[in-house]
Amino acid sequence: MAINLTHSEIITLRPAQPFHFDGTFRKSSHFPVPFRHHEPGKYWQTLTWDGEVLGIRMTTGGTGENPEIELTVYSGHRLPESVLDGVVAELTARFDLDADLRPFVDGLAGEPVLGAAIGRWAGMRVSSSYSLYEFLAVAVVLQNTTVRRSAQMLAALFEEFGTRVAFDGRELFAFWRPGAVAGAGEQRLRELKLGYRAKTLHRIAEAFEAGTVDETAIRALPPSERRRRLLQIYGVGPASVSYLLFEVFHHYDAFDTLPPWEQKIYSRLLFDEERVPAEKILAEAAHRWGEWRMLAAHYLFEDLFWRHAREEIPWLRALIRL
DNA sequence: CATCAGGGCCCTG
DNA sequence: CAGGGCCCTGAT
Repeated sequence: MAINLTHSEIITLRPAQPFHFDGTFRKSSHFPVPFRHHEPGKYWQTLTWDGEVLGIRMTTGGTGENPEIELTVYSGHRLPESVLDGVVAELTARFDLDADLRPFVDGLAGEPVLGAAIGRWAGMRVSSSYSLYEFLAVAVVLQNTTVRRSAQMLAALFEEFGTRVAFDGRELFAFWRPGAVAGAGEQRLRELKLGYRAKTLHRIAEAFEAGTVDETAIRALPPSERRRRLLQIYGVGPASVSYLLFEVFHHYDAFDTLPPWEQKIYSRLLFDEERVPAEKILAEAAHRWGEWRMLAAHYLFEDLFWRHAREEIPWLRALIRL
C-alpha cells in the first residue's frame, strides 16, 4: 500500500552554468537506495519536507548556455507557495545548483588525468539527495561491512519505518522521521538485524529528535567549525565526517582521510599501482588540485564508475565487493 | 566446521 | 595512541 501523490506543481530551476544534469543526479559509485531513481535526463526521489512526504521529479531542459531543470513537486494535497519556495531552496542547496564551477573547470581542464574527466563531466555537482539525518543513517549502515549487507540493513529500515509513495507512475520509499526510530527503541533495531549499529542509529535518531543535532544550525556554522561539530555526533568518525563535509556541506577540499577501499582505487587512478600509501595520495591531490582536491577526486571517481558501467574494468570489478 | 574481513567507530589501557 | 570488540554474512 502506497501513498498516492496526485497533486503536482511545475517550477523551472536555473542552475549556474556549466551544469551537468546526469552527473549531478546519478552518482555511479554510490550504492542504490530505493528512495530515488535516475534515467538519462530524468530523476525522481521522495522528499520528506516540512512534515510532509513529497515526490520530486526533475528533468533536463534549457540549453548548454542557459541550463534549466524542470522540477515537478508531487504532493497529497495542494501546497502553499511558501512550502514550494522552501522545497526549491532545499533542492538548490542539496544539489549545489548555485555553485559556480567555472574556476574549477577552466583552471584544471589541462590536468593530465583529471582533464579527461572534466571534459566528460564539466558542471557535475557534488550533491546529496539526503538530509543530514538521512545521510547519517545511510553512513552508519555502510560502516565496516559489505555493500550487500548494507543494502539488507537499509531495506529492513525502510520496510519497518519508511513509507511507500507513488507518484508519476513510480513507487519509491520515503525516509522515516528520526522520531520513528527513536521511539522504536534499540532492541527493535536489533531484531531487524542491525547488530551493534542499532545503538548508533538509535542514539543519532534521539539526537535529532531532541534537537541537539540540527542541520540548519550546522549549515550556518563557519566551515572550519563544522568538522568538529559533526565529529561530536555518536557514530561519526574520520571516514564518515569526510563524506559528510563533502557531500552534504560541499567542502570541495575535504580530502584529508582515505579509507582503505578508496585508497586502492586512487592508487590505480593516480599512480597506476595497486597500493600507494594514503598520505602520498592525499599529498599528491593537494599538490595538484589545491582547494578543489575533493571535487577533483570526485570527478575522477564518478568518471571511473561510469566507464566501468559501460565496459567492465577488471581491477575495479575485483574491488567492488557485493 | 572454524575463522576472518568487510567502504569504522567507540572505548579502554 | 594502539588495539580489542562489535552484529551479521559470505568467502575461504
